[in-house]
Amino acid sequence: MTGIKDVALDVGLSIATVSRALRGQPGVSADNRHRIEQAAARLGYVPSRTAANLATGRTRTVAVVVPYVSRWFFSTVVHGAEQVLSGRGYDLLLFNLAGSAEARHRVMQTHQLTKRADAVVILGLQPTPAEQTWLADHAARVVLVGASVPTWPSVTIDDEAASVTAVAHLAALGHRRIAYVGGSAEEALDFATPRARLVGFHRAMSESGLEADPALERVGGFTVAGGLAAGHDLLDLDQPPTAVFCASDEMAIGVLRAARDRGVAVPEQLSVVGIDDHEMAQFLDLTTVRQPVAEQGRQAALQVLALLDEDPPEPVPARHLVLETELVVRSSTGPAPAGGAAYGIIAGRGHRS
Amino acid sequence: MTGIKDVALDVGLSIATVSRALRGQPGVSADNRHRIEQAAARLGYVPSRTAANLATGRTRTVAVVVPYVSRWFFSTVVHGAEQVLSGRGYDLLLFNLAGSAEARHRVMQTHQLTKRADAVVILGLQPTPAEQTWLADHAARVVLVGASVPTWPSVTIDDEAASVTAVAHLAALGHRRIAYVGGSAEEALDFATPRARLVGFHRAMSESGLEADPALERVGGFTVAGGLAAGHDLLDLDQPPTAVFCASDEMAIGVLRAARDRGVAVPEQLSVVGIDDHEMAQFLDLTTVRQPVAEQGRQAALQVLALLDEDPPEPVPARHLVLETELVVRSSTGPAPAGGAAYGIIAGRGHRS
DNA sequence: TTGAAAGCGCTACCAC
DNA sequence: GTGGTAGCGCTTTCAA
Repeated sequence: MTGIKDVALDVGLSIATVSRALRGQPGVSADNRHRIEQAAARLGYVPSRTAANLATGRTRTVAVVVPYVSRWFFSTVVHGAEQVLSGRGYDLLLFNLAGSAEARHRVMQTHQLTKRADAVVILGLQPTPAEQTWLADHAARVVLVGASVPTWPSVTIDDEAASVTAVAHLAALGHRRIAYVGGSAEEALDFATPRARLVGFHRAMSESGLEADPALERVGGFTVAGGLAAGHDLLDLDQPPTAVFCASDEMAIGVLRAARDRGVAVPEQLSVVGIDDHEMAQFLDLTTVRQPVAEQGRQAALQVLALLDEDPPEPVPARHLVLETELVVRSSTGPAPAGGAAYGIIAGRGHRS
Repeated sequence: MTGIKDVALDVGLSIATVSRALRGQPGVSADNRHRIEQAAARLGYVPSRTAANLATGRTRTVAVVVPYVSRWFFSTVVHGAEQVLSGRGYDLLLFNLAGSAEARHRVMQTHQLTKRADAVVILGLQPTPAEQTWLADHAARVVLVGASVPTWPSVTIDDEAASVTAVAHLAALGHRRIAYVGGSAEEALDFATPRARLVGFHRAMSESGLEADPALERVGGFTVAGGLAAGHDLLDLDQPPTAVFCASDEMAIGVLRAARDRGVAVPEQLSVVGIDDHEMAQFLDLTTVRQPVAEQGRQAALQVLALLDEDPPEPVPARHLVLETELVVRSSTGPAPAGGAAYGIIAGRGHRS
């Protein structure tokens, strides 16, 4: 491994000068700077970040903490963040919690984060008070995505508003028995999103003059399989809903499938709305509330750069940035069937094939 | 930040002894070891990996290079790898190429990789000869996923065999005009997979005594949108195929959608097969050739540990591990329509809605 | 079993 | 403009 010393020897200058030249600092004659760059390139010299880190205290690395890397939403946010970060020479250290509380504690409350990265981006998790004070006490630079605390910058969407949009759409179509498929109560403790969406659901229902029937609320775990199970469950009710609002597209896709399984026509007999605008949504004709996903990662990365005095490529807007959502009407929603959901009685049930 | 020195001061022992004790090395009295551990815990000491790295030359970090993080396949492989790596105390540095050749060169042929990580896992990319020699010259430990070279361990599936399985299934159902939707020629240079799957397609066709009609080959870019376009194209042909084999489920999902757009019944008029068993496949009733995805990441991580003399938790099988694939028949495939694809003539075309 | 001290490969301060 | 050098926070001989 050729080091800075080799370059210095090669050009017959001091280590200090080489260091300055290679980092584009002033105080090196143009001629020498040129020779140094040549030599460095010829020798295939690349500075040891580790050593630089130890000397400067900066790692040029940002940690990203994700609940589940393999989920579309999170990997897409990571992608967005990575794009702007790598453009600025920052590397990305990925911590995948995989839903484990143990991993969460290990990652969030040790110096793994603070000693190895200049900043941390936390996706989808609501930091506990303990985590907040720990991170704050250790001078961590933190940016949140999908959650918000006063202390740190954040980028989110208005989850409550997104729910309201979705439900208002259903209400406008005449639906009155609207079911909800969301996260579980435990999840709601850790994740900001499920709770806010549930709150929004209730708010929208009452604003629309409808009653949210507790019997129509289901847990879908934000997965297709969870949505499927919830959907079956709902459709097997004696008085099934005429519409289902799902807190994510993945769950909505599961409900769509459940409807097919039960021979329930969408949207004639059942309307389904999700949130996200998942890449599959348009191919499945799913009506949804679109949120910008990669953009949330991008914006979070910009906040990080600002935090690190890196004057970001674009002006960083608000400290607590709330991105816009937008209703995308496709054909999974339609007018409420006259007389409510009749298929439970008329068409009978049973799997399709 | 409390450092090792603080701990040493606290217990009244030397830095050297503390270092030994904390790393579980022999040569420390049980009593002192205990006191040191207590003190470290009380002071909230966590060693600086950077400093350790500089001193030992090991980073306890592995780099993972991904063509596109946000693609289901890759993020799932990353997830699998992360699980075993984090279990062994390794951190994961993520390099997302996002399809950029410039990024690829920057990542693969600088010391980013070799100086910052003990090993590199490269997903889905066929290393060029230049990259191979560069990495080899710089003593990089490399493990490949979805590609293979003699020099390094790898974990793959038999892509050719997967194609053969899919096509044989279609042929057995009586299909003769079988279309192929895969990657582009340029992609094939960089990615091992598209090429192998195309080769397998051709092999299977001839083995089944069928002729691969070049007019029935399309580029789908491994995305749903690409598959959709290819599907429209194929179905608009004067002599459309009765079956489409797609090199990935995402493209197959696009073709499924194209069929719906054109009012073509699946599987009655058109059979569709993919490869992957994407999480959405079962919900869309897609027949596919399943490959273990997270498992490829897990196995790659085990190879990494073996490379780093970490005696892995499980025995590492072959150096060039080839994981099994399996045909999963669902209802997107069925017997070839008698008399070939007639819908172009009888049913007319036009979008559905 | 313990401690002193020499690095690891840089950066940054201070002289020149 | 340039060079000498003291750290950065550890690990690892080598002696005691």
